[in-house]
Amino acid sequence: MKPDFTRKLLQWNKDSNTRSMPWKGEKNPYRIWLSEIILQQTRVEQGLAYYQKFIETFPTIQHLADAPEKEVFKCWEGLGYYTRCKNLIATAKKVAYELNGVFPSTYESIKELKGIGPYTAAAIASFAFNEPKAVVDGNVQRVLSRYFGISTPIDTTTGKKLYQELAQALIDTDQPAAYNQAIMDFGAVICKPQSPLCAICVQNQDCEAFKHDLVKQLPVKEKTLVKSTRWLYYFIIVSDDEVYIRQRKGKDIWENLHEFVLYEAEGPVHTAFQELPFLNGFLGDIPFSIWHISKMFKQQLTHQTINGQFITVDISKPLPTGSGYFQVSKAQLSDYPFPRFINMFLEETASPARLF
DNA sequence: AAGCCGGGGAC
DNA sequence: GTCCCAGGCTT
Repeated sequence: MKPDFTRKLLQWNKDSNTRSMPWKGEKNPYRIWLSEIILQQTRVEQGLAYYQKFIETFPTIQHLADAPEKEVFKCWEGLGYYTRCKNLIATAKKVAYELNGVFPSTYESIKELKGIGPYTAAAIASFAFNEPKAVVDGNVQRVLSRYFGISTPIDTTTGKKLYQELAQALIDTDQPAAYNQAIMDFGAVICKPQSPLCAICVQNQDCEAFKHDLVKQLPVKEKTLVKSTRWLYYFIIVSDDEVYIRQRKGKDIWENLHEFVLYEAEGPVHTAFQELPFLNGFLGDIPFSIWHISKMFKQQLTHQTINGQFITVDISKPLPTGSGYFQVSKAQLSDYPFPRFINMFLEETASPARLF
């Protein structure tokens, strides 16, 4: 006997769900995996073009595993949460080189792979292998929180466990793929975060939040976002036709992406050249001349506000080795993945070539 | 358990 | 501006 919720959800899915996505109904685990990694904390509309590009560039997991890391990151450029890309590469190599190219086929074995947690493992296991494992993403938490009137915060250990168990109890074990797809579509199309379509919702008579006018208050989130502001001053050090860049390392934003010579200040630089001591120290006794100072750029990230300027500096002889940066010709610059913040400058500058 | 990781779209 | 998105990893 199916729960009423499940029955009505599947009925809605059959009758009214017109949501269409390229990976819907997909059975190839590589494609499912790829789409799920791209869509982690990412809207479908934003991830779609990236999915298409990845499938085109890397038709199989073997292609992905064999590709140079830089090329894969270049495909991921601009999508954010770059650890996903690093884990994507690691898992592709694992499957291609250690598992004979065969994607693991059970929830438990899939979850062992890097970058795959409970949600993604359940998605792949159900979509590709028909394993009755319920997915719990932001959509599912919202739908269940409202339908059952649950105010347990979704971002706590207790909440996560509760929603996982509830979802598992509701899944249609005869058609887990259809059920998992349906509840996420339902959350995205009907039970939306803002302005949900309660008036036309087939579940509204049974929905606790709707009955008690709690829709706007559910689900509950406990943690509040802490934001910080940073000031990044990038020196575009030009020597002949070459410019200096490096790959970002360490646990910070934009890990593995590239950048110019960075001076990070504690706060806004008030005078025009408060950052000059850094430049003098960095260049040592190499003569330089400043060619251009950009406007102040600003970018709002989820948890940080980035401010910064780009200062183009011409030097007469190359940097000594050991600076931590390497030379790239301006023509090769676009081969390297950069954060959006830097691309904002590169794209907006009317004639970037003039700066180099 | 808490903190951190991007970028974009809707409001 | 705020919220949140087909979350997961590190500490």
